Amino acid sequence: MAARTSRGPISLPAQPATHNSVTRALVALETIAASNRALSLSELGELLDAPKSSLHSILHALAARGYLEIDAARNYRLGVRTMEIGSSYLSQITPLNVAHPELVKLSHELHMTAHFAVLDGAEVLYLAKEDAPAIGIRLASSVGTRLPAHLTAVGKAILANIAATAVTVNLQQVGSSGKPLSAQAFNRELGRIRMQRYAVDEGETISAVRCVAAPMFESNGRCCGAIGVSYLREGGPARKLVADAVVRAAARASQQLGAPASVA
Amino acid sequence: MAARTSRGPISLPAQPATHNSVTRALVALETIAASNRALSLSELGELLDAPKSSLHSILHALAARGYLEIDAARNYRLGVRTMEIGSSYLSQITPLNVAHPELVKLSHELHMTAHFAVLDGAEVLYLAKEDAPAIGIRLASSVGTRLPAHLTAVGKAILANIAATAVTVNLQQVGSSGKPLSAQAFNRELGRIRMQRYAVDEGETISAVRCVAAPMFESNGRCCGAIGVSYLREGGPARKLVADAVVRAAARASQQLGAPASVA
DNA sequence: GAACGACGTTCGTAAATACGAACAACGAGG
DNA sequence: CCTCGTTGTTCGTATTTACGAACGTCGTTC
Repeated sequence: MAARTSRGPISLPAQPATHNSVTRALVALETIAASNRALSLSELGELLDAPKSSLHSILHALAARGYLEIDAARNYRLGVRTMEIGSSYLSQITPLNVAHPELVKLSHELHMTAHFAVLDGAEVLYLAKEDAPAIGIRLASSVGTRLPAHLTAVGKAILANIAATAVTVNLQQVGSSGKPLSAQAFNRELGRIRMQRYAVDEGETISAVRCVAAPMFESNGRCCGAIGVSYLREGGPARKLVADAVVRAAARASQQLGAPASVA
Repeated sequence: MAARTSRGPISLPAQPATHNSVTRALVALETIAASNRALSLSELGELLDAPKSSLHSILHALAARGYLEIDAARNYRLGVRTMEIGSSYLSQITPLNVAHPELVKLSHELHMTAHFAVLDGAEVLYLAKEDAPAIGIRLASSVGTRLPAHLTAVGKAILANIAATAVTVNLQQVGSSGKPLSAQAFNRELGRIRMQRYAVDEGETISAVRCVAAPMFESNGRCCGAIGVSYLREGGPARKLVADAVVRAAARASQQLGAPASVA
């Protein structure tokens, strides 16, 4: 048989190599964002595997618009424009803005930290955080944090309420509980979550911390995110009490989005 | 309220037409951010004065990396990646992260809204806002808002402590007070601010609201932003009392940045 | 103080993009 | 049902960008 005996190592996933310059500019932004420090032209050239001369003009185009800042040592860091665009994104996400007052209420009533998160791929992305009042030290904002969806209460609340085919989660990835879940068991849990209208994370991401979350729906009936609260399991109130408050908050937010009563 | 609210195309500042594609991609992001709604390819073509065919590939490059999302009707809105990059920016700004605990303290002690802002061009850009606890309704975050520097307390606190040649403010632009300032009078005010170490805005941006702000300095002695508080003038505490608290907070933050005692 | 090394910048040409026009896919209206 | 108007997509060529190498600059070392 003359057929090919080996597949070439070709398949660079989804990189159509089209529009090099724009993609490179974006990857440069992401690289600098991930590095947590200012990077030099040479460093970026290595990290992006691009010639310095090409990057030179791209980076200056980014800097000219305020997406990068160049310090005295010719190092590149993120510019204020990135923050302005990101801020615009947050202001344009309707579910987030509807959820936010509910987060404030929850954090006051329950004395807990409240979150709003959406699904992005197989991960949840936290878009808002409201700390409990007067709890003392407030950590740096977790807005922008990503976590595997199936390891968090907000993630499971969302996964349970979207089409099963929409996302494939990697069940091998385990939290602090240490045991990988079978697909069967996980689907059973999603079914339970769908019925009781809330999800619980018993320290799968951070042990000793319990998270309780409920899904939010928009006018077309689709799940558009989840509201959740986090608190120390030990000495906290009864789980059902917390869940009721969270479910009510999510339902109020969903109603404001025009969700049909059948889902919210 | 975030970012610019103005409609229409973003003005290109006499750019040397270099690197069209990257610049166009960025302007497209800014245009969508400013529009507060999803835009079609044709709309963007008009707003950017670019042919649809050129934009087509650029927008898809942006979408492929998550900077744009394309809905079912082929309209473009900002994608989650913009928010992640902007979030990274905030986490990388050292003065902001040092100032934030001070904002929390101020908002608790004074029962006022506390801000941190930096200078960008002739405008101040608000990077953090901490509301007074239990004041009831909390407005949408003002993070990302811009205001003319010379019309705000935080702006004047910064302007008074940087090289006079660094920025040229447009004194013709007046606040609610209604009277344009002479350059001489404004410079006198900056001198006074520099001496007393704090600036006051008596309702120049929003009447009935008083803002008091103090500059922050970093290790090289340069002013890197300002901390300010806002409150209703009527019934509020004495101005000097508030100013002392704000100045102390800014001084603590500056010390943490390693600022020399001579400035902080 | 001179030489070296590292980095950023400039420049000419190969290669990829941008543009306009033609094509395709809808929806609206007649 | 057909037509028209609009919008998104594709395609071939002119124009722009990208690349590698040479150059200028700065900091360090010997």
